[in-house]
Formats: sequence, C-alpha cells, structure tokens
Amino acid sequence: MPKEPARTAHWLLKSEPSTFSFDDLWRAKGRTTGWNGVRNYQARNFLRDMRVGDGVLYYHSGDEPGVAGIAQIAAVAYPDPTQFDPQDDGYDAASTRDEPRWYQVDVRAVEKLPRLVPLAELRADRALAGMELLRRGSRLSVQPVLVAHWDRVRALAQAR
DNA sequence: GCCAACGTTGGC
DNA sequence: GCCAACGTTGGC
Repeated sequence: MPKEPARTAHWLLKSEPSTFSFDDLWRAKGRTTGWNGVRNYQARNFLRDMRVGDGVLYYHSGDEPGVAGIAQIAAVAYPDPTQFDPQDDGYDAASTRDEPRWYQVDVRAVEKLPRLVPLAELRADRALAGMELLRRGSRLSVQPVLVAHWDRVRALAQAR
C-alpha cells in the first residue's frame, strides 16, 4: 500500500464567545475542550475528517465577530455524549449508542493572536475572496479553510 | 417526492 | 429589530 500523502488540513470553528470564548478555551484544563453540540450533518462530517494536529481558526460570532485565536485538533472524532442526555439541549432521542448520530473532537488552544481580526477586515481582503465564512448567509459552524486563507488570516493578525 | 411553514444562525 | 439563508418537519 502506498503511504498516505502528507496531509495538513485547516479548519474554522465558530463559537459565540458568551457561550465559550477563545479565552475560555485558553483557561480550560490542558487548554482543551470537547467540541460538542454540533447538530448539523455537514458540520458533523467535517468533524469526522479532522486529524490530530490540524489547525483551527477560532472564530467568535456575535457582537464582535472575528478570528480570536489559533487552536488545533487534539483528538479525532468520538461520539458526543450530550446526544444521549435528555436534559441537554442537544439531546437526540433517535440516536443510539450503537449507532451514534453526532460526534465531537477535542480542541486545544495553541496561540493567542495579537488582536482579534474583525470579520469586516476579512471581508475587505481580496486574498480571502471565496472563503466559506465570507459567503453571504454562511452559517456553517465547522468549515474547512484553504491553506492560502489560513496563512493570510494569520498574517492579518500580525499586521498593524 | 414536493413544498410550505417554521425555527435557527448570525450579520448588520 | 430586521432579514438572508438555510435545515428540519410534516402534510399530502
């Protein structure tokens, strides 16, 4: 069997900072948390494509939308336990432990950016044209990011 | 299988 | 508060 080609993937994860901000992740035990609660099939499928070490742009939605920090995938997908908890918002009565419907990964904070890179600035940057995040009405909370866009966002964070 | 109604996300 | 863009639900 041929060896798998070297693979570096990059992603963007959205979070409402009032729910769980990048600083919350930074302060978490091991700077790591389980990314649970995803209940969208497309997003779920991306979660299952993730590998340990993949890069993550940590995006804040809400009042001050923008990229807040850099994280990485710390564990590949495993069943999201909240789907089995009737008290949880993400409870899914149709999901079974034998065939779980929803997955999560572990995410670890790796780098505080010198500043939050505002969404408006991303939109204004021609090098980022075509980024999923910038599509009108884009709501997907888990998105793949092209390496060129990854590099560009990180460069913008260092600018000014 | 179609589609209308409804709910949610999230920017502005 | 408004609205665009979906995803889901349920009737038929």
